[in-house]
Amino acid sequence: MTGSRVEQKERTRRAILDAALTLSQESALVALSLRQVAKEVGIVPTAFYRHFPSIDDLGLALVEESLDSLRSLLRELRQTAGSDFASIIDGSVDVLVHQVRTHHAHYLFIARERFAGPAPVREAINAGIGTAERELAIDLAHLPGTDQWSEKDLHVLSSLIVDSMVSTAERLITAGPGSPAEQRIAAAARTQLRMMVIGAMQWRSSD
Amino acid sequence: MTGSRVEQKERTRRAILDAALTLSQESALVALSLRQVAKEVGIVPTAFYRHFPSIDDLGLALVEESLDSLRSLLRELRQTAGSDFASIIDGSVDVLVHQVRTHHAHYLFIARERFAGPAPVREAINAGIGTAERELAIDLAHLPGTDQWSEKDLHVLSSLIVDSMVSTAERLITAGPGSPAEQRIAAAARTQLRMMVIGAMQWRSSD
DNA sequence: TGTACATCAGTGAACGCGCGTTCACTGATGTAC
DNA sequence: TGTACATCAGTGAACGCGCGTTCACTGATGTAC
Repeated sequence: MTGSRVEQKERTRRAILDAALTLSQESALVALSLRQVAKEVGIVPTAFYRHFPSIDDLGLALVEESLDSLRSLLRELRQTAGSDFASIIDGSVDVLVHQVRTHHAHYLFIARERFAGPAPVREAINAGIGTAERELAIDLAHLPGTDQWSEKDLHVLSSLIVDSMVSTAERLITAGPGSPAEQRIAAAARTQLRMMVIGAMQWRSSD
Repeated sequence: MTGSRVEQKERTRRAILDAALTLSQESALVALSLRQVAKEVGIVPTAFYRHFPSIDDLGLALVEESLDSLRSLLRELRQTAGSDFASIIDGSVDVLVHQVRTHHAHYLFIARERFAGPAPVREAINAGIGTAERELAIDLAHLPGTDQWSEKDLHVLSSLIVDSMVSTAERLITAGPGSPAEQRIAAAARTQLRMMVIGAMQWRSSD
C-alpha cells in the first residue's frame, strides 16, 4: 500500500504551512523562524528541509496561498450578479465579509506584507490589487451611464471602489472574524459604495 | 563653555534616530537591530545605551516622530481654506503631496507599521487615523447640504474621504518622492475627491 | 590663569541565546523476488 | 507468504553568526577653587 508514506509527508507539509501562517500572524513574515515553525509542528528543525529547500521558499509558498485567496475573492466578486446597483453592492459586500472571515489569516497576511514584506512580495500583492482595478474598470465600462467617460475616469472610479474595498477588508481584519463590529463595518461599506455610485452617475467626463 | 558636550550628545542622538529611520525603510521596525544602527552611526554598539535605555525605546521614539508628522499633516489639512469645494480639494491634495514628499520616511514608516508593527504601534497609528475621521466628520457637519444627515452618514462619508487620502498617501509613498507618477496620482486623487463630493451632495440621509 | 577633580560619551571584551544550515544517522514503510 | 534490500521522513550533534545586554575602562570636556 503506497500512498500512506506520501500522504504522511503531505500532512507534515500542510502542518508546516499552517504553523507558519499562524506564527506570521503574531508578527511578520520577516520575523518568521524555521525553528519556531518546527517547534510548533512538532518536528526537529532539520526535518524542515525534507519539505522546503529554505526558509525563504516557505515564505513564497505562504504568499502564493494568500494570493490564491485574493484571486478567488476577485473571481467571486465579478460573478456577483444583481438586477440593480443596490443588490450588486449588497452582494459584493457579503462576498467580501464572508471571504475575509473564512480566510482571515490569508487577508491579514496580505494586509501586513503589502507594505512590510520583501520587495517581490509587495510587488505580487500590488499586482493583484492592480488587476482588480483594471478588471473593475472593464466591467464599469459595460454599465449604462458610463458611455461618454474617458478611460482615465473609468480607472479613477475603479480605483476609488477598490480602495474602499481594501480599506473595508482591512477594517474587517483588524476587527477580527465574526466580531460584533463586522456588521457595522459591512453596513458602512454598503453606504460608502452607494455614495460612490451616486457620485459616479452624476459624473460627466471632462476629457 | 558648557553646551558643547550637550550639543554633541544631541547630535549623536539625532544621528541614531536618522540611521534607524533610514534602516527601517529597508525592511521593518521589527527587523531593526541595535548593532546595525550603531554601525551606521559610527559608534560602538554599547554607546547606544548612553542615548536610549533599550532598542524598544528607540522604536517608540521613531513612532512618536512619525506620528508627529501625521498630526502636523492633519493640522495643515484642517487649515486648508477655500471658497468652494474645488479649491478646498485642490489645496488638500497639494498639502498631502507636499507632506508625503518632505516627510517621506515618516509616512513610509506609518504605512509599514500600521499593520506589521507591534500592537501598541498599530494602535497608535489607527488612533491617529480615527482622529482624522472624527475631526473631518465635525468639519463636514458645518458644510451646507449636510443639515439633515445622520451622525452615522457623516462618519461614513468622513471615513470614505480619509480612506481615499490614506490610499493616495500610500500610492505616493510607493511611487517615491518627486517621482514622475506623483502628478498623475495627485490628479487621480483630485478626481476621486470630486466624485465623492458630488455623490455626497446628492445623498439624503436615510435615518 | 593654573591646577586638581568630576562627569560622562564612547570603548572593547565578554556573556548567553536563537538563528539557518550541514551532515551522518536511524528505523519504519515500501518494493522485488 | 517470507525475506532481503531500497527509500526517505525525521533525528541529533555540530558549525559559525549576529543579536541585545553587562561591565569595567578611558580620556576628553567641564567645573571649582
